[in-house]
Amino acid sequence: MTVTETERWLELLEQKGSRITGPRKAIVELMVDADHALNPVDVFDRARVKYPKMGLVTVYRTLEVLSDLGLVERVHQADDCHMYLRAAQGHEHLLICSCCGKAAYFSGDDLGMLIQRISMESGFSIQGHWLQLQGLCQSCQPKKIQTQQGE
Amino acid sequence: MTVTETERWLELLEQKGSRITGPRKAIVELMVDADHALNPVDVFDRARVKYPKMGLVTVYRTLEVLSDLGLVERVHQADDCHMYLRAAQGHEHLLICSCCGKAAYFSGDDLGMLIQRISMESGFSIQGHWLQLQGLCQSCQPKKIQTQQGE
DNA sequence: TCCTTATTGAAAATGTTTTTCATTTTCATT
DNA sequence: AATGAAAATGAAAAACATTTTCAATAAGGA
Repeated sequence: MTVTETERWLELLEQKGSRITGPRKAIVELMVDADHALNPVDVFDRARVKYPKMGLVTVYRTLEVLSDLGLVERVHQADDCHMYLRAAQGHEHLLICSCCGKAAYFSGDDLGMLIQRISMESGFSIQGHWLQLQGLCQSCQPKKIQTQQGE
Repeated sequence: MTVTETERWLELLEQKGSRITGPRKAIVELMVDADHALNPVDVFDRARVKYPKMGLVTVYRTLEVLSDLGLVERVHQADDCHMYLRAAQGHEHLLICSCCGKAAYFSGDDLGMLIQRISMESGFSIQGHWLQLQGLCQSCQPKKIQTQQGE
């Protein structure tokens, strides 16, 4: 599953006319598998394990290429908007742990009625929406209860 | 209405032990009235009209103070997360024009069932959610139709 | 294998935000 | 109104993140 997804990403890169290189392979492999949002330096550190010569500039460039292809997207959190994750597929929304950044997509929201109402009331033509749930993942719940009950 | 809201913000500043100064008054007046999300330089430019000696550093510092008081908050857009707007009151969500940044709050979403379901399925304890509608405001709709039908 | 060209990494440049610090301003106390 | 302690300010410097430049390298079709 993971291997074929990696291959799918690399094929898309190729179809677009880009070359498949060592640095790109390393970054794609890692982003396909990542279950946490990662910032460019995180990606850099992980990619260097696979490809030690990796430069940070290449991380920025590759994330941009993958983002243009719709394979990764930027993750927004209240305090940090510099993280990347594989892109949502279809109509997925993000559930993200505010403690460790662990992320998962979900679907099944139904905002149609709301959007129609707001559209009427505001006069905006609504192009898209953004829904994201913040919480604590199972492994972060105990930590937070111990340290700062409430927050 | 606007005058009293400005006063309310200044009183909150005072209660917190901060001083009311010329630069802060200028920034508060402008943020209370703003119906577009503004980045620090936008705020700087507008504030200098009222208070010409204003420094950009003071804009950063004042936005932080107002943000700590919950009076303004950072606005996130796909490409730009450096804008500020008066904070949502109660359970409001943002509707924002992707062309000009015109912003309005709305309420009346009902995500209770969805959140409960995702909470069960994922094991996350959900602390909050983030809903935002993107669209074109009435004055930007004609522009976009002329220039780039679709986008 | 060769050759063209995209890609790379290092360094420099750019742009944004934060820190430092001497000066100025606020405002409670005279 | 004058004073003085402390907070706030603006300019400059520093720190930080991201982008650009450019010579060297590597990919992949011929």
